[in-house]
This record gives sequence, C-alpha cells and structure tokens, in this order.
Amino acid sequence: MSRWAPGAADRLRAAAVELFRAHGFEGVTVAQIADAAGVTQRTFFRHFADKREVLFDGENSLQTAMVAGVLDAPRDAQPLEVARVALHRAAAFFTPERHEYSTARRQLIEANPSLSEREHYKMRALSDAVALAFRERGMGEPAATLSAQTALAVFSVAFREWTTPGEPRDFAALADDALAEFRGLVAG
Amino acid sequence: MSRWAPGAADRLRAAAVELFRAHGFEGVTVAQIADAAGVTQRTFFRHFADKREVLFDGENSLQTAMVAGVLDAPRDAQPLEVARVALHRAAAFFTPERHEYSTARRQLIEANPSLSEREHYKMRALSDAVALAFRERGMGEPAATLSAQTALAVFSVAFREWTTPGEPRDFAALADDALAEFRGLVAG
DNA sequence: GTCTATAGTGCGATAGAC
DNA sequence: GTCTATCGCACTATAGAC
Repeated sequence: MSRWAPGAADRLRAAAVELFRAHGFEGVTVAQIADAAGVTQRTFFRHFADKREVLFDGENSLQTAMVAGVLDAPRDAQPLEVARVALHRAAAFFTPERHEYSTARRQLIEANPSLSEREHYKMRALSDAVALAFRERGMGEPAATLSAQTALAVFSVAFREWTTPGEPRDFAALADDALAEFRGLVAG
Repeated sequence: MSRWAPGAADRLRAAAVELFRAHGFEGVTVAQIADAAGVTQRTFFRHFADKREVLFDGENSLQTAMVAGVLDAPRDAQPLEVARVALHRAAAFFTPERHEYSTARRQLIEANPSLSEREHYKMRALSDAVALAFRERGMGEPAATLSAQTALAVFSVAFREWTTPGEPRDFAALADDALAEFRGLVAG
C-alpha cells in the first residue's frame, strides 16, 4: 500500500461538485475541498490550475471527437453537413447517465459569472479547434471560422435544451432539430 | 476646485492601458495603477469590479447600438439582413481614430487567458442582448439565439480583421464581406 | 480607509515506486 | 540512484468585509 490513496484528482473533483451543489461555488473554499478529498490545498493546485478548473477538465475528448467528425465527413460535404457529422460525434458524450450531472453542472455555471467566463472560454477553444479542422479539409479563412462558429452555435442550442431538467430527447435529435431550424433561418 | 482631480475612472483606464502595454497585464498590480492615477487601490475597485474590468467597460453603447439595429430593421427583413443592419450600426464605434487603440487592446487580451475569458463572456452577453432583440421582433426560440450567434460570428470575424495592424478597410466593409462569405457557405 | 480572507505561487523536504 | 506525488510553509495580490 502506497503512502497516499490513489486518484487524488478524481476525489478532488467529486468532493468539489458535492460541496458546490450544497453551498454554491463561492461558499466553498479550496481548503475545504482539499480536506474533503484528504489532501492539502497545495495538492489541489497541482491537479487544477485554479479553483474553477475542477469543473472543466473532462472536455478534451469532446473536442477530439468533434474534430474527428469534421475530418471524417465526406470530402464533398457542404459545411452544414460537416457540422452535422461533428454534432453526432459529440452526442456520444451526452448519454442518459450523464444527464443529471450535466444539468446540475450547468446550473452551477450559470449561477456564477466567473464559471460562465470559463465556460465561454472553453467553448471558444472548441470552436477554434473545429475551425482548424475545417482548414485541414482545405477550407480557407474566414470560411473555416464562420463554419466552426455556426457548428458551435447549433451545439450550444442543442446543449442548452438537452440540459433542461426533464428534457426527454437525446442530444443527436436536438442537434438535428437545431440544425434544421438554422437551415430555415438562412434559406432565402 | 474640488478636493480630488475629476475623472478618476478615465485616469485609471489610461494608466492601466499604458502600464499593461509596457509590462503586460500580469506584470502590473492594481496598486501600481492606482498610484499612477493618483488614487488608492480602494478607489480602483470602486470604479471597476475587478482588475480585468478596466479594459472592458466601453461596450455598453456598442450593445445598445446593435440592439437598436436589430429592432429598427424592416419588419419583413430576413435574419441575415437584420444582422447586416446591426453590424452597420456597430461600425460607428470602430472609427479610424480608435483603430490603433483597439488593435493594441486586442493584442493585450489575446496574450492573457484571463482577459480572453472576460472578452468571450462579454461577447456572449452581447449575443444574448441581440437574441432578446430578435425575440422582440416576434421571432421564437431557438431561432432568435441562432440568429444572434450568427450575427456575432460575422461580427467577430470582421472585428478580428479590422484589428489587424495595417488593415485599411473600414469595419462596415469587412462586415459586409464576412456576411457575403457566410451566405456563400450556407447556400446549397 | 483599514483590515482580512482567499486564491494562487515558489521552493525545499519527504516518502515511496521503479 | 531517479522519478513522481505529496507535504509544509512562506509569500503576494486580489477582492471583499467592516
């Protein structure tokens, strides 16, 4: 048996979410999270760059999936069709088991401006990664950035609906609906 | 003559920008900014909610102008035509005299993640205000959100180009170009 | 206008895994 | 011995309380 219990990052994440849900983001100190996880405050900051980041580090794989979707879409696909493929890849992350957690997390984020800042920053990083993937398909600028931001706009609408308490439809269906709505808006 | 020199907020803003350009955002403390402006640190925080906000408080009028543009567009205008009107109202803020300041400010923001977070948060607030204006035109959801995010995507492309050192075209022309590019992307 | 809590950093020491 | 994760402590700046 090692000196420390393994999985410090996981314990910190779980403790943080539980405490935030009980007392709000600002009602919890990093020291309290560290205590609950059985480590020191210094260890918290070795795993997470700052207090907010403990709620935002499971998103790399979402980005990878969406980028892969853009790259895998048929070579002759129109931008909105490429976006559709990427959104369906994203849907793999928004499973029914995650629904309650994602909904609670969104409420936490929307209740706190500093968490909202971080959220929008991450969304922008995702958009930038998707734009890069569009460029790797051979698309130029500013077309790639506009395509990526369009895909993320549809994503954000679908995600907002999916994280509404009691929403029964799955993410892929919501994304398809949002995409259809978008096509209607920009059609002559 | 009053006990304090007037325009503390303006002096703080000017001092902050000058110091940030010389030493970077993190290389300057609030105490130094306050000293340079001839006030105490406490006064800085009475004018600006936090250190970053000193770079982000001239944007209310931009929001007002874009919202007015959305509301003033012809009743039967398509969403992209409404966006065009709003973008032309925004153009009034991006005058040649502001070009150098805006360019330097963008460099500061892009060099610092915490400033980028604030920037994207403000852009989202602008998008939300524009979406509300679309709803006031009678548009439903999620159409209003999608329309607003489209308008802001075009805005962000045009703004990025306008704040490129040496860019000679004016904001309205860049916005029209970006809008035309967008129309081409989503057309069959 | 002063005081203080909290976030976040830097660095040396320590304990175990390999 | 090297590597990695942690501790422990001193320290600064932000930001809010009083």
